[in-house]
Amino acid sequence: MDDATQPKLSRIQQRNRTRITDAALEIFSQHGFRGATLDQIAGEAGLSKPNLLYYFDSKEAIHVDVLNRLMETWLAPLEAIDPQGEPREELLRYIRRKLEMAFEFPRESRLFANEIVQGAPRMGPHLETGLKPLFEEKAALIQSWIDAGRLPPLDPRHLILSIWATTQHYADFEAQTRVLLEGSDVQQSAWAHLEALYARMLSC
Amino acid sequence: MDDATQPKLSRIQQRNRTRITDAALEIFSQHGFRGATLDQIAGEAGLSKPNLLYYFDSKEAIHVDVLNRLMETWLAPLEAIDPQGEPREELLRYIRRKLEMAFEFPRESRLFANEIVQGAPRMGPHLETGLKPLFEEKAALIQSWIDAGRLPPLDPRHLILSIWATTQHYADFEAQTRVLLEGSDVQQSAWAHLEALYARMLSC
DNA sequence: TCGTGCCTTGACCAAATGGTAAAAAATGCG
DNA sequence: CGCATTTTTTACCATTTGGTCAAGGCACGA
Repeated sequence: MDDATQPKLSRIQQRNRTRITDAALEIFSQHGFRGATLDQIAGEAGLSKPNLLYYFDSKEAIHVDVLNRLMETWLAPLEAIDPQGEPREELLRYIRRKLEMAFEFPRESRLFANEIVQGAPRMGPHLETGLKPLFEEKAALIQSWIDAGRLPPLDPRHLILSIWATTQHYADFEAQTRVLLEGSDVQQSAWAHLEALYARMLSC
Repeated sequence: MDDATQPKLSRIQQRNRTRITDAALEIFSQHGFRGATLDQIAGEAGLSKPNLLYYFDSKEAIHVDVLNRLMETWLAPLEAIDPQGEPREELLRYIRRKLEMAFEFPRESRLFANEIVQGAPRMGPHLETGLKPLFEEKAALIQSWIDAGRLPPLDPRHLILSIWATTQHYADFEAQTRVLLEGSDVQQSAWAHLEALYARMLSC
């Protein structure tokens, strides 16, 4: 997009930028933006604090970079819903993939949750430009399936929100579910539950 | 419990403690624990910072107090599920009440979410002693309804988690839903959606 | 009214924290 | 190798912030 300048990152730059964003994901997702310190991130990355600021202009720049990188992978499953596919099958696959990602990338989920819970102070615009168009596109797709009689009538937008809520909950509220569901195979039972919940919703 | 000393708060003490916890709820729910400052809370409360620390030992003490006060109101609807009632009716009433609370007390919801997302560093024990017993009690109640054939087979614990996730989502992720659902009456359409979702789940 | 004890505040402190500057050390290329 | 460029570090700074303290203000019972 604005890569017009072709930054041409050196091997060292690429390696260290990755180290920093990896460390930042770990620290930011645990403590939130204000709760995380550059020293913590530097320690996690195995670099010195001034060295971080050689690669990024500021703490906020790191945070924004991590968030942006995040959104791509985070929205990939939604993008993958195929207009040509069988509606129920597409949606159930989406739900399963979203649940898998909650267990596979809990830090990403929590970082995003942290940002949104606090009012998206550093992501507001990105929600409008990056998230909303895709959301509207897929909601319209589901609506078209309903109109064609291939799904029962329901509100596509609230359906998507419910899917997000129920799947990401296992990552975002893990501290709670770990206490409440201790001992059981959470991912397994969660999928059984969600499959039942949404399969019924999409069939009746 | 440990009120054995009967602190006997004076009128002024009662008034100012309330002011402080009200202000703290506002500030903590917006910025999280680390993101909030005593100066902000003091400003919101209309008191000086040293005066806050006359009433509470530390910033953390304020936070803990607000969280504890919170949990009572937060769990009231769950406690109100009546073992004598009609299962479907009881659960749908619970869901509706929980949704109402998400819109009525979004700050409480977000404060709790903030704490859990970051690993419940100041609430860990309370989850075990305060939350889990009630959770287990109500899960067992729902299981007994299933065993009696009054509800279709489902996992009571994941059901409760789903209800929490879908209702609290409208408070915790309000910054997101405000963008994605702008213009519509969110509470109204959310209830229509959730009623459909769970009514089907509890009937089929 | 007076004085005792509760309440409030201004001034201050030490630690933490985001960020800077300039020198030192690598790195890589001819 | 020689040298310019990139990378890293050491030392440091200004601000923020949780918390303290001693003195002053205020309420209220005797």
